[in-house]
Amino acid sequence: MTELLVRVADIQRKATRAKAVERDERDDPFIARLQRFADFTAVDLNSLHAVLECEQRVKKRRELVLEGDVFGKLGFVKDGFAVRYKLLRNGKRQILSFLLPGDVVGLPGSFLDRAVHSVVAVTDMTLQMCALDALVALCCRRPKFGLALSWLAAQDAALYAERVIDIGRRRPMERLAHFLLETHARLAMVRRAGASAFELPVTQEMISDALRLSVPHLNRTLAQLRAERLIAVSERRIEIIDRPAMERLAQFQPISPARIPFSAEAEMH
Amino acid sequence: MTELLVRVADIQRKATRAKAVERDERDDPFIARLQRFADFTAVDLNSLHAVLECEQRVKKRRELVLEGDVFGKLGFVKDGFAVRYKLLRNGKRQILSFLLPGDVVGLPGSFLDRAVHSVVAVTDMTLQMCALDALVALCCRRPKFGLALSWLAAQDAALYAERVIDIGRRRPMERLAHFLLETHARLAMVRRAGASAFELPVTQEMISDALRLSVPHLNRTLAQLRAERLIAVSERRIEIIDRPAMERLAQFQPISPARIPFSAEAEMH
DNA sequence: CGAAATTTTGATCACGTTCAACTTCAGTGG
DNA sequence: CCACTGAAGTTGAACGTGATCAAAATTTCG
Repeated sequence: MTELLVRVADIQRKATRAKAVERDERDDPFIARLQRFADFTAVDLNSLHAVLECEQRVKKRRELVLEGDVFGKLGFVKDGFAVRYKLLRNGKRQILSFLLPGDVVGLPGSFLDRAVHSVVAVTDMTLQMCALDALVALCCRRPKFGLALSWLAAQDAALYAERVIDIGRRRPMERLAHFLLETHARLAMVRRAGASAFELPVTQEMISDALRLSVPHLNRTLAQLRAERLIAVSERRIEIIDRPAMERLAQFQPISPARIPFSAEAEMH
Repeated sequence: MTELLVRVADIQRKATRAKAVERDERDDPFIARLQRFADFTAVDLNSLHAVLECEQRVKKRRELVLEGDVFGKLGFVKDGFAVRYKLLRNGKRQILSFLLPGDVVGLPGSFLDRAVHSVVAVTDMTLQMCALDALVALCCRRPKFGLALSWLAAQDAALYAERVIDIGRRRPMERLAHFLLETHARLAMVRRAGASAFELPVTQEMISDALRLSVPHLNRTLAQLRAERLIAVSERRIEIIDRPAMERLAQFQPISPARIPFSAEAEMH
C-alpha cells in the first residue's frame, strides 16, 4: 500500500519538473550535500535523475556489498543506516564507517578492482541505485558532477582520517564524544537531526566495533558521559546536553567542505 | 646550477611534444598513477602540464601545510617523502599517512574549508604545484581529469580505511607487516621500489606514530620480524624476504584501482 | 509470551605503554 | 683527527588501561 502511494508520488513528480526539484532540495539528503559545495541548477539535477535507475528498498540486515564483489554500481542512501566493515581472519570485525542518508554505497569500492569492504544495512533503507558507467557518462557531459564526486570522496577520506585519530590517539571518553558529535553534524547536514539530539539506531556492539572498544568498556564510557551530564540517552536517541564541554573534551572541529572554485568561464561551460 | 639544468630540460620538453610525453610516462610518478585507471593521450597530458605552475623544491623538515591553513593549491609529489599528521592537545601526534611520489599534497585539505591536517617534508622533495581553481577549470574542459581526481581521492580513502583496520584490529606484528607491504606496493606502483626491497627514509618514531605503537614496542616488533626472517633491515632499506609469510601474517590484499568505465560515446567527448 | 539479542555490572588478566638507561651513529667544531 | 653533541635505535622493568570472561538484568522482536 505504501508502495502504491510512492508510485503515485513518483508520477506526480515527473509531471511537474519545477516542483520535483523543489521537493528534492528539501527532502533528498544527497542533493542537500551536493548543494553545500556547488550550485546545481534544475537542469543539472534532472540530468542526475536520469542516471538514477530506481529507488530500491532494502531490509534491515541485508548485505549490500560483500568484500570481493565487483560492484559496478553506486547507491545513494536516501533513508536508513548502514555500516561499512571488514571481517578479519580472527573473527574480529572493524566497522569503518556508518553510512547515513546522503552517503554513497560503493565509494570507494566501485572505484577499485573489487570491493575491499562489506556493507550491511542496519535499518530498513531506501537507496537510489545508479550504474557506474552511466554516472561516468554523466560526468563527461556535465563535468561539475565529476568534481562533485571528488569532493564527496575527499569528505569520506577526511572522515576516515578522523577515525584514525580517534582510535589512535584519543582516550575512550574523548573518542566516544567525538564520534557522537561527528555523527550529529553529519545527520544535521542532511536535516536528519535536531539542534542537539538525534536518533542513532545502532547497537553498542556496533559502536564499540567502530571505536575499537570492548562492549563493556563502551558501555561504561557511555555511562560516564551520562553521569557527567554531557549527554542523555533514551532508547536509541542521543541528546547532547553540554555541547561546549563535549567539543572541548573531544577536540571536535567540524569537517565542512569548501565550495568548488569554478572560474567564471568554467561555470559557463 | 641544478636549477638551470632543469630549465633547459623544460625547454627541450616543450620543443618535442612526443618525447615529452614519453619522458613523463617513464619518469613522472603521478602520470604513472593516472595511467593505471585511464588512458591519457599526449593532448591530455599537455593540458595537465599547462596547469602545473612550477616545480618546487622543498627542504627536509619544511612544513608544507599547517592545520587550519586555507590551502588553495595542490602539490603533486615528484620525489621525496612527507607525512600528513595531526597534533592533539596532549602533545601526541597521529601520523595519518606517508606521502610518496605520485601522491597529492592538499587532498583532502584543499577540498575542505580549511586544512584539517598538517603536512611536513621528511626528506628533501620536489613538488609540482597547481592552483586549485586552475585544476577545476581543467576538469571542466576535460572531464576525464575530474573523474581521475575522484579515483585518486577514493584510493586515499581506501588507504585511510586500511589504517583504521590496522590500528583497530591487527596485532602489532600484523600491523607492521601490513604497513611494510602496503608501502612497498605503493612505491612499486610508481617505480620507486625493487621487486622485494625499498628505501624507507623515515625514523621508527614516525612509523610508531603512524601505527599507534610506542617506539620501544615498534622496535621490538621490528626485531621480531627480522628474527623470524620475514624481512631484513639495513640502514633505512627494507627487504621483504618471505613475502608469502608476510602476506599471510598481515592478511594483505593490494588495493588496485579499477579502470574508469568510459562508455564508447563518452570517450569521444 | 517466550527466546534471543542487547545492555549492564563485576573480577581478573594481558598487552602494550611508560619510564629509564644505555648504545650506536652522524654531524660539527675544536 | 678526535671529542663532543644530539638524534635515533635498542633493551629492561614496572605499571596501568582496557580486554576478556562471566553472569545478571533488561529490552526487543518473532
